[in-house]
Amino acid sequence: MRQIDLGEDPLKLDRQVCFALSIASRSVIALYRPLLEPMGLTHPQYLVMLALWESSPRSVRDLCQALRAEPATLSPMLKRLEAIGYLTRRRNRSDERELVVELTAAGRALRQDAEKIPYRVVEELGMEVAELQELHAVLSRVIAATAKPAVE
Amino acid sequence: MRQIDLGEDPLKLDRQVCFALSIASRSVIALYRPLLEPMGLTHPQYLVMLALWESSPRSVRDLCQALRAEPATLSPMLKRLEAIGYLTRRRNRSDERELVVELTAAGRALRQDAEKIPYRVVEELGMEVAELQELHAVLSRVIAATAKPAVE
DNA sequence: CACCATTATTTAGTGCACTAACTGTTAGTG
DNA sequence: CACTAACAGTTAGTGCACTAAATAATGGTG
Repeated sequence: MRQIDLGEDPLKLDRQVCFALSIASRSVIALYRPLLEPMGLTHPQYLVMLALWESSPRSVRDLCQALRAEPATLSPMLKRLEAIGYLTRRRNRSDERELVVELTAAGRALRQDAEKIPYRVVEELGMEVAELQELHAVLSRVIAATAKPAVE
Repeated sequence: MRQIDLGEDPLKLDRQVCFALSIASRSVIALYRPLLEPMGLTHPQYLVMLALWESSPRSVRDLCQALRAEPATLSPMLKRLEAIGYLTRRRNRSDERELVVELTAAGRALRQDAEKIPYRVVEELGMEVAELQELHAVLSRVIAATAKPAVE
């Protein structure tokens, strides 16, 4: 067991990485909101669309893995996306347990509008792309660390 | 207008900083869950407690600023924390608009239990403290960038 | 082939975040 | 002092995240 030194007052709000993570996540999502609103999408729905633009007929299970989301979260989201006409939901004939999600023409067409979004977000953030890439790398390590099954 | 180069396929899910931010935030909060559960706290409630341990009788408005939260979010949260006996809510006599939130003895006592939490989280993450500090610094820059009132 | 564990998805219930609208209090202005 | 704008919190409604339980289909195994 190595010794961890967190300095004095490890409960100080402003030092909490978890607090900074929450705020940063909410703040960045807030940047997307006005950009996504014209498409009728929320940020989580936008992530679903990104996953579908990469591979279109795919199962809920597959989407859950790609998005690291619970099926219980995706289930109602997919219904909303179906309701606004961006995708279809149907059972897999060869395995009726599986729900196959597929983009509609409208869903595919949306990609054109979406392509400008990353540039606009980076622009509004006003940070260097290199710094964002570094942030992404650190976040990936955090995600990998939390995904670990607590190896001794 | 400087040119932004996001490489090819800027819509690739795995490259999205916003996606990594969401997952990292949720994953880290998930680390706290089993540690907070014995105290009957959720992670957002834990942040409220951190804010109150720093300064105890304080207004909702003040808490909102410290936590970067909406009053509409804090209002029901504070009622829940009052219901489980960690704080009291009362109006300020000299300004009846203001709600004064104050820790109870139980709320103050909880701090002792909470003090081990940061160490356990860092331990479970298995990352260097230095790297976490660097992450905190980058996140702070992101937060500052999003807080900017879009200066020309 | 019946039984049973596994798998894929859905439903229900709690809590948080966001927006907009509402209530009540205070402070300024004519 | 009456009027009104600003301020502090609350309420209502939508959507997401998490847990646990339910439903339905599939794949062994005896």
